[in-house]
Amino acid sequence: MPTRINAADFNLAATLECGQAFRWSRGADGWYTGIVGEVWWLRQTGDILEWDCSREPARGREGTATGPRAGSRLQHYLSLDHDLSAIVATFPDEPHLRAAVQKHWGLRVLRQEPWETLASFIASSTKQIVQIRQIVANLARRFGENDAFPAVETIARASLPELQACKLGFRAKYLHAAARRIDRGEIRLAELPAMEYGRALEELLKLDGVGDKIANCTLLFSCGHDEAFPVDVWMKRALKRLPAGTTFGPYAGWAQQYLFYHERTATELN
DNA sequence: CTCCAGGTGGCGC
DNA sequence: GCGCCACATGGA
Repeated sequence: MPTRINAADFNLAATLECGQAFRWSRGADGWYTGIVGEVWWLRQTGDILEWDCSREPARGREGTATGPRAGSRLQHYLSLDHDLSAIVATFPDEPHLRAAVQKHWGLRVLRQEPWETLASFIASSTKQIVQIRQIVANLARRFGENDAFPAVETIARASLPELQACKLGFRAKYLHAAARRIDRGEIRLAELPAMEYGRALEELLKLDGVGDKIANCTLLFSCGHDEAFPVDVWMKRALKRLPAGTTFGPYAGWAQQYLFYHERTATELN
């Protein structure tokens, strides 16, 4: 029986489809399926968010168990603990950004698992989103337990040809080297969320194949560093529509994601 | 066939 | 510091 949560100022479809996560798929019945440690099912109808997962212990009956404890992991993952209106109020007052926010109102920046996020974005360079999804799915199917994203040590122990078979191309060596360094404890992903942003960025940039863009994606989409501001080809286009030198404030990453998704949906490319 | 994709590192200048 | 370019792979 799914847990039901009242989720105001939330847009599940935009949040899961805006390009920050690569493992969610929408079924014909409106349920989204993904893996967050275990399998999750999510569906939104108006302000009602339904959540089910494969491992959660039984919760009373008739789906009435909507206490804070039952959904705390969900609230954290979806950043439902943020006040969206307050975040948007910190954005620069600019027509193009306003339009993006209005169009996709309720989009929230996720807090995903850092290793999966870093690995996914290492795989992302000069790839289309549909291809990135395929690569991540290949990695999970080939190396993961129960189709979960493979652990750091699993990738660290994998051979380069095995990784190549997942269609990583020239990125395979970067992913492998990153896994090995993280597995050895040279880079501690678990410490990134509590680090100051600039320091966390520096830490990720130590990894070969991780530049400014991939590092910022990791910090924004998995570490709660809301000021992280990834700039890719789509963002370069979007930024041309704004006055030069526009600054975005402490939630720059959220503004970035609205602009990014607006840019992509406006040109209706996939 | 050519061009491009949620980039990055190495090179020459 | 800048501007090119290679890097694998598949879709348009």
